[in-house]
Amino acid sequence: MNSSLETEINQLHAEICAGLADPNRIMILYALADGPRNVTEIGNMLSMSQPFASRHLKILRERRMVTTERQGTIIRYSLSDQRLVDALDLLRAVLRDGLARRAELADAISE
Amino acid sequence: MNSSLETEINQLHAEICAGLADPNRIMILYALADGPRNVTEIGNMLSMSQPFASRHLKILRERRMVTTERQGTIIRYSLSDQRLVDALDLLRAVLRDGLARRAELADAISE
DNA sequence: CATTAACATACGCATATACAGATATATGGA
DNA sequence: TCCATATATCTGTATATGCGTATGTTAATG
Repeated sequence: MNSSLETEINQLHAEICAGLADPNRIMILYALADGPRNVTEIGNMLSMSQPFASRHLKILRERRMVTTERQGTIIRYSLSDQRLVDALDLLRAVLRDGLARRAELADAISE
Repeated sequence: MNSSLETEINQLHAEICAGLADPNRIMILYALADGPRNVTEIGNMLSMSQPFASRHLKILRERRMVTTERQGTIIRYSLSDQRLVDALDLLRAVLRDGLARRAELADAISE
């Protein structure tokens, strides 16, 4: 593969990962996994202010991780790809197993 | 689930994602997917200075995404969990399909 | 114990990100 | 046209990140 092209792809790849790299956006993506929501709904569900939710949705939109559809006065946000949540689940499993292993070690010390 | 506990888990989850959110670290993780490597090898493989590679490995180490084993004077770095690369592959597929879809739209305009 | 190879860290700077709070824009209806 | 609702953006500030270069640390070897 062309090296500068590969560099560019790695950059885009990293930008998607950066889209995931915030607890608020993780919560938003999981919320959207249940179905489309508008900004106000997301804010209420997750106890975020409307501008706060909107800013984080903008970041996801810029990376095309969510898509929007206007319906009159509201804008419905949807996950652009279910695999984004699959990837989050995978990483959460990695986290869980890592923590579980550390817990085992901690238990072993106590004995 | 306890809400503050969930908050903490989301924070750790986001930190793992942040570990992925850099092109250099993505390249390092893919390099380690082929097997353990030491810092100098990684630097040479990826045309990075030694301190540069070391700093990025430190970030991965702090998040326990790589593990280390000292063998005399060298330190072998390994992927701590193959699923980290699986998640990267998943996200790369999302990226690829998104770009492909945009390319189709661009072609449609040209016709 | 001096030297060398392999790694890690510190420093200084530029840039990027996150955030709260205030404000602007757009749509539908009275 | 004026208002209300839904959404987006701006502004200022604090913090974090990325990077090159210089310097420290550890461990094997002669």
